[in-house]
Amino acid sequence: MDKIDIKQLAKDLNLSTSTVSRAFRGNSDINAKTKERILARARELNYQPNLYASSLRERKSKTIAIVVPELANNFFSQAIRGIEQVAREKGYHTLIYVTDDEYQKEVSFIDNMSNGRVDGIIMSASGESKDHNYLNKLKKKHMPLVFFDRVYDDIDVAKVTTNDYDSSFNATRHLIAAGCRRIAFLVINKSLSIGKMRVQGYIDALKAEHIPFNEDLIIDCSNDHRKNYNILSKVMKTLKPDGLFAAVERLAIASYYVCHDLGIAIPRKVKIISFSSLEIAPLLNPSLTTITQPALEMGIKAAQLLFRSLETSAPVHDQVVLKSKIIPRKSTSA
Amino acid sequence: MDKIDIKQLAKDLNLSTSTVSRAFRGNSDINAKTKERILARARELNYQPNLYASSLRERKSKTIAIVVPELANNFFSQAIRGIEQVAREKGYHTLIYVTDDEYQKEVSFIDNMSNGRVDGIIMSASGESKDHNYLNKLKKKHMPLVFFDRVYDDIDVAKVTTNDYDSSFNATRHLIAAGCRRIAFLVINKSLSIGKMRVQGYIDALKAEHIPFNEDLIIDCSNDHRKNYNILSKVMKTLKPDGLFAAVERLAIASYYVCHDLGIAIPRKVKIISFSSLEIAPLLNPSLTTITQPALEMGIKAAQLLFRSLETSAPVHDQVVLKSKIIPRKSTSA
DNA sequence: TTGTACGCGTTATCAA
DNA sequence: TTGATAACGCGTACAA
Repeated sequence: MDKIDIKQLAKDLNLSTSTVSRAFRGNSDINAKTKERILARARELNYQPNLYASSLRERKSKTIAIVVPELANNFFSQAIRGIEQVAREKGYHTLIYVTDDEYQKEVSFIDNMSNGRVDGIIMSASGESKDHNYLNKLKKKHMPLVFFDRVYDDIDVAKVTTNDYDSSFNATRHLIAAGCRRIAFLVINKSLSIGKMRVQGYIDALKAEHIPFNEDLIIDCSNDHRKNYNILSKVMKTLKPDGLFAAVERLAIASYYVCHDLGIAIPRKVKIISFSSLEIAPLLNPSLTTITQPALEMGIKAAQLLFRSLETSAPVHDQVVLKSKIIPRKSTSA
Repeated sequence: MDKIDIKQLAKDLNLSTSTVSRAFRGNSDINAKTKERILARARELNYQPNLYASSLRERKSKTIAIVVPELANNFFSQAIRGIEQVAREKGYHTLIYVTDDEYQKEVSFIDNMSNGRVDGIIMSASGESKDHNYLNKLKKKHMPLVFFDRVYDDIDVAKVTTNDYDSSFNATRHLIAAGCRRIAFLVINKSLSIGKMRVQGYIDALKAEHIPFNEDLIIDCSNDHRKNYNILSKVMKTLKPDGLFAAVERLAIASYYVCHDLGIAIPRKVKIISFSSLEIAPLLNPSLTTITQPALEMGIKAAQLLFRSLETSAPVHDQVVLKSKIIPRKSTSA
């Protein structure tokens, strides 16, 4: 009763393996009754076609990869949910890869996918915009790739992003309207596409509001909480900004810790706004004003693009831009 | 330059496929220089052995499944990190499945894994303790399974849990010491093993402290935020507890929302403690007292048990119990 | 140390 | 409608 394969099942039923196989494939002609009989017996014996044999034979895995920088983050977990939803409908499985924001892991994951493990990849980038040769290999192998949120500009594939420039512009004006004049912009990777857009929106909003732009107020942070804590402590003590604009959720969190510890009152002394999908933003002390991205929709859209490529066997190059929403809360109240 | 297989590579090198194959397998005898030559050329041509062919041939996938109820949760994302860490060391890949706390999805995932897709499964259960026949099938197929945190008592496999009873007992005493006399216990699934343990710790602590136990104060909640919000609103208005003990993080979050909206001051009017791995518990308003589980270690331990089973080809039945830690914060200050 | 040949479990093609 | 057979790409006896 151990491992049962198609041959044993066929013998048990006095049928050929081809007939049995047909019972499991939707299309081929097969007598409805024999099909019933086969499937019934298969259930009894707990038979399922071996995935690896099928994939080998059909030259596809019915599996897609999702590559994200981190998991413990509402934005990504919602996006993943959206992707999985679509994949499930299409009968595909999903493989999740977490890079922990390490570029090297991203490279290694992608390299390990070219062996046919997956039929396509949906990714939010982790790295610096450096050497993307590992991604070009994918194209050679006709492995479709779709980016969402964090993209590499120099890679010509389908991308799903949000209107980062506009959001950033509006968020900056929101701070200014709340009375801020000395706004620090906290960013992790200025050079990554998403960082660039967000910085530019900030700079242009300052200009539009006739507030002089000060290069020193663009604060380069890291992915390490400890380092960020130190960087931001110094910023608060020496630069004394009256507004903080976090390009990434974790920088808002770090700012909260610093302000709590230094006894800097939010929003009285400093106002904070952040790109964030944090569900419990309303419960923070004080509640955090966020620019929230439509994470679920982004995931769904990205998956749809990937499947269009998979189904047409043709590359897809759509650039989809969805809209984020600013949700004002106490951290920026005047 | 499209898809390249072992034959083409072999021809290119004037070698046989077996020799090429050997270059990629650790063990077999092969001349060091030819191996070098093969690997070098493989890199050039971007060749990688086809996963499905290998798996079919070797009858294993070098992949394990991780099944969790949810992703947007620090506990699970840390546990996953632990599991992946171990898996990576062993050269295994991980497949993450999210059930959204739906028992049916769990069943369907597991059923879909028996086809050789994975070599083993690490799971935190989603369901009610009902029909576990789908799990018994795994045993028949010699597919090892390890539970962590949320387990089914009636399934005899390796399990990694925390000292839930003790933690619950101590947490209840913590509330009592802070002055609570009317403590509501919020739970999602009383019948699931983990719920039972936590409830019992609560009940026994009341007894030990000579506080009468009131059945009505055990509040059965759901996985739906909206429903929980309504349930808890009613609880706060009618039962007027002075302490809330949340068996699960999301119930603490829901409680916060309710108290904020009803203007019930925490901790003055009601004190709250919760099982939770929330990283930003200190930033909540007020900061949340938590019972925090060693999520990463649990993941690592679970993975180690699974690999022991995989490596020895024998079932493993260890019951590992790790310790949680109570971290007092403002939500329970006297 | 290398090569030959078979089989892993499926499915598609073709013939019956 | 069903059955026989070849092939998917690889790894390993076995022979050389």
